[in-house]
Amino acid sequence: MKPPRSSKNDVFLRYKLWLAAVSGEGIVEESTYLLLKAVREKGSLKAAAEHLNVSYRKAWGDIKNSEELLGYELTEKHRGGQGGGKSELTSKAFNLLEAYDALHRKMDAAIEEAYQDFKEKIK
Amino acid sequence: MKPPRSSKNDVFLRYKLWLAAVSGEGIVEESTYLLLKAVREKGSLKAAAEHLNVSYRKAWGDIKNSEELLGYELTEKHRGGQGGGKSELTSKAFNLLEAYDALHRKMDAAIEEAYQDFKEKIK
DNA sequence: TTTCGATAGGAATTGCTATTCATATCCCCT
DNA sequence: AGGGGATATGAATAGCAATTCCTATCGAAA
Repeated sequence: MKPPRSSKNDVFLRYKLWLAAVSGEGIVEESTYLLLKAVREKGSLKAAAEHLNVSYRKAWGDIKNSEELLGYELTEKHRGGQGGGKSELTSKAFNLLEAYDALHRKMDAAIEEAYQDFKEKIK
Repeated sequence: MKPPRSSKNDVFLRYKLWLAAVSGEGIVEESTYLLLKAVREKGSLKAAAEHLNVSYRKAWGDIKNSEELLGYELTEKHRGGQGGGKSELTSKAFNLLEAYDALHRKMDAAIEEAYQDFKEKIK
């Protein structure tokens, strides 16, 4: 076997968290959470998509998909006007992000807690 | 907007956990953990792959990839012989699965804990 | 009232990932 | 000694998801 392409020491635990239906179908993917955060910061879907380095087409489709599955809007869309348009989060989207962040912190803590033991066990 | 294709009530939090390098490159993907568990149960990579409904080619490649990145073997491979051959987990792979399962349980607990609050906030 | 830039969304294309295909090797058991 | 079934691996193909391309629409500001 060839020498390892990575050192045992710089190993990390990563995860993705998403909201799903019983069927397993993703309702709000992790990438969509990130997108919503970027919209909150940037004020437009276009800027958010660019920030995350994904195509506008995909970003737009992802949010639309989540909205349809949830049954409510995550963004208030404005076409035309100053700057050409903008997108803002709805209060429900704010709630979603708040809940997501809270859970995210808990999971980060669980990983933090397990990390040393994990590294020990796999080396 | 059309009526939602899913009820707010049957919504679940799902996640994937994996071991990664600084670069973000996956070292042991979640699917590989599952594969290793299946090998442990089934005694062969072929049976494990079939059990998980993935091609033998991919299963084989995934394990090889993880082994190369880790720098050690996760399976003891045996060609020929009774039954044509078999694969068994190495003790390091057992450790890996043990560590993975422990962390997995912690993350499940974090989700369990946050679940009601989450559902409340997103409805 | 014309312009500018973002939202909206269909259609074609690209690009990656997994499957499929093909072939070789190994070795216990009969 | 030979058969059978799993491991091993390259090469081609299929399947899918994201990007690219295009064309419309909207409305504040100049």
